[in-house]
Amino acid sequence: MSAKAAQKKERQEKILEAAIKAFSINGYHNSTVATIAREAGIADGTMYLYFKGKEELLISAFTFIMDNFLEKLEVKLAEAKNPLEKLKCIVTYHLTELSKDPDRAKFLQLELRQPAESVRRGIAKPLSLYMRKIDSLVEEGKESGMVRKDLPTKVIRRVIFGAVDETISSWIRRKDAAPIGSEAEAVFEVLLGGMAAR
Amino acid sequence: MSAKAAQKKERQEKILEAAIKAFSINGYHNSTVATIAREAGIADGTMYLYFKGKEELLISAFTFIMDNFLEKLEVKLAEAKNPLEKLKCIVTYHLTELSKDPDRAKFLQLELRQPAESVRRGIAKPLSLYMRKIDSLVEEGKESGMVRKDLPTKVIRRVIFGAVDETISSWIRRKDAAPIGSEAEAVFEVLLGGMAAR
Amino acid sequence: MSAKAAQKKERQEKILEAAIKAFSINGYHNSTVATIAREAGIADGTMYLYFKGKEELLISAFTFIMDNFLEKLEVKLAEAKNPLEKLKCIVTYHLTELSKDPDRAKFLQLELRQPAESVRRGIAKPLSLYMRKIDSLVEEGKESGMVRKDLPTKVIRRVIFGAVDETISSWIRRKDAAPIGSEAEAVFEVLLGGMAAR
Amino acid sequence: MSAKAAQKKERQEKILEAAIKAFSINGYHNSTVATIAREAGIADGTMYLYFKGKEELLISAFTFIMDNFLEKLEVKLAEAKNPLEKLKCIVTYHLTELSKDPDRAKFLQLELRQPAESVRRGIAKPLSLYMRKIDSLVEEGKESGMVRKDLPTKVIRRVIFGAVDETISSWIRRKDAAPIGSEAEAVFEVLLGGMAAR
DNA sequence: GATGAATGAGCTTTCATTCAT
DNA sequence: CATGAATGAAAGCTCATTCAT
Repeated sequence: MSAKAAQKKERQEKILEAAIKAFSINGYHNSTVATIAREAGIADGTMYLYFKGKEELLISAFTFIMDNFLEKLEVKLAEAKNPLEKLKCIVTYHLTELSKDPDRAKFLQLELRQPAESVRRGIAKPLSLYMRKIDSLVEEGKESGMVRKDLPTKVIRRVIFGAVDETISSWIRRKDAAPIGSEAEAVFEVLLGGMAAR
Repeated sequence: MSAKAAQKKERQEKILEAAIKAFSINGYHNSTVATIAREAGIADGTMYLYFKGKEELLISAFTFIMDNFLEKLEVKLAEAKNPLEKLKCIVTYHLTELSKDPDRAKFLQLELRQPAESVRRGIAKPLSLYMRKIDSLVEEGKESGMVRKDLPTKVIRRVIFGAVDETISSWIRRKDAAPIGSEAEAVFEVLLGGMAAR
Repeated sequence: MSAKAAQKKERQEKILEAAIKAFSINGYHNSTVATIAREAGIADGTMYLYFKGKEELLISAFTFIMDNFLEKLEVKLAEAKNPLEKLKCIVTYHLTELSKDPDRAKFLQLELRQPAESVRRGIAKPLSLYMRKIDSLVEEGKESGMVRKDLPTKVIRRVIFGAVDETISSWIRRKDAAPIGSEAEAVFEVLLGGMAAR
Repeated sequence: MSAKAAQKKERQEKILEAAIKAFSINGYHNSTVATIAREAGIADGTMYLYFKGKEELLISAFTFIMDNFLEKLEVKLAEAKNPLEKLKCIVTYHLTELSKDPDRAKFLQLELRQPAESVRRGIAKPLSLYMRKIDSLVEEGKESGMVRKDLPTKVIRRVIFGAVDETISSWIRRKDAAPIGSEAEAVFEVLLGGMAAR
């Protein structure tokens, strides 16, 4: 039975990967179930045995990526010693990880902004987990005296997330093959010390 | 003839406004030409006398907003005395201006990320103008000694833009009625001085 | 404008006739919108400009037939002098009229028995009108002393309607080309005098 | 072997009952093989070991009910002494029996009118047996002098069958919980003596 | 025999676009 | 110029049937 379950999981992931690829290239609305199915090597109808519909496929794909992303992030974070290092780790990891796989990056950037309310709801939780993670690290930083206490945690978090998000976005816009992990240092330096000269 | 041209322009703007409203509420793909036409008070076919198609309507709407946005931004910037003040002005203006009209904000945040290559191309120029503007202010800042020279201009720009962009995004996600212009101060403070305690 | 309205009505009837034909041959569920549209000489999508959907088409077709049926029935009934003659008129008319057009007859016999609740509701009114008509004639018959008063009106009505309905049904089952209007006499004789020998 | 055969028969009946239930509630076309299989406690594919397909299931279900119906009818008829009593027995039995089980009644009324020619053919025999039965009783009635000889047997039969059929139909339409066996008396009285006052 | 995952044909419906008026 | 009825391609989804296990 374990073999069967494994095969099922494998197929599910194949569909998810096909979906991510299709969505990242053409966007959700311009991707057809037929195309995704063909890419995944299954029949159209088979997709509906694994996902309720196209929309659930989108949400599942997003959750799939985010879960994996957050899981690996935790491993990385364990290596960092203090809150600031952990925050730097997040910046580095976010940029490095996403620049590894342009499909995945594009998918996240694009589909994160779905207007359909149902999609927003489905996507909300894993995204929120990430935000909460940053929040808690900022709080820890404040407690340990390494982060300024005169600024709202949420504002700091938005600047951090916005910075990495936009760095990825512009990378995608440029269709630059060059990885952007190397920029993590500079980005974090701005976040840390600000742009003002002293 | 001038009267005719004026009427034409007026009608064009009416269509654009209807399109922006529809796109921002339901997204590009869930908005129909028929709905937009009805909202604009014209017949379906009439739209095609003013725009090549639905996609051009999207691009035009984006350009329309951005042009207006940049135009008004220049006026504001004229009041600021030095590069840092100008950058603060941008942050403040971006947040204030967009939080005035949630529809427009949503439209910009969501539809900016269209995957269709043709849309990306059409959108690129006005967006690029904005980026260039920030870039030049950062450069000026460096020259005047107010901005750190040890960091790439592009990186600084991305952090600035990402910060305001994400602030707007999260505001939209929260569906918070409260305006966020008031957060400009804090956001800029982070950008300016960084999050690290001294 | 009248020309336009006329053309619209004409096209609507063309669609209805195509639907009746298709439904009567293959039944509602085995008929496709595409087939009906082709038969009516229009594009698939055009049907949706005239009817909300396939189901509304079914209900409209039924109502269309029944309205016409009842209208012409009234004309016929005006010629009959007393309640019994009127009832005989109904029997004769029902059999004659339906046997004129097998498509229509089959359609009525088949689709009258749709299990979908929404269809039942849509069909209910015109069917009910017919039943009520028979009821009122039976009542008149009782009042005038021509019809037995010791039997519930509804029971009599059901026997009358059932008799003609089944006569049509069996005619359809036999696929008998022979018209059955001629059987009206015998059917009514049974209804009138019963089967028992005296 | 007998045990095996018995189990097979039992399972077959279970499937038929599940089918009848599903068909009567949602109609043939809105019932899925999957639903029927689940209701019968078997796998989808198993159905195909007992029936050639969905359509054969429909025909078998109809035949199953009719066979049972006719079998029990014969028992009842044995109690009646003369042709007229036997005909009354049929009317009473038909109404009583069907009003016992609304599901079955609905199924017979609705699905009897399937347009698909193959279904019509499959259904024809058992239905015909019932018609023939009534015919022969009418003939007997004529021979024994209890039934009028001036009317075609078929016409009389159609009136009889139509009367009970419509009584059931209207009962279903009304969704009346009240059993209609009690109306048999009145219905038969109309059939026997006609509606005309003397 | 029994299973149920997989298939893929086929359906209804939507909607951007066209063009006769 | 403006209209809006007509178009028809395209898409998501269902479900009877098959067949490897």
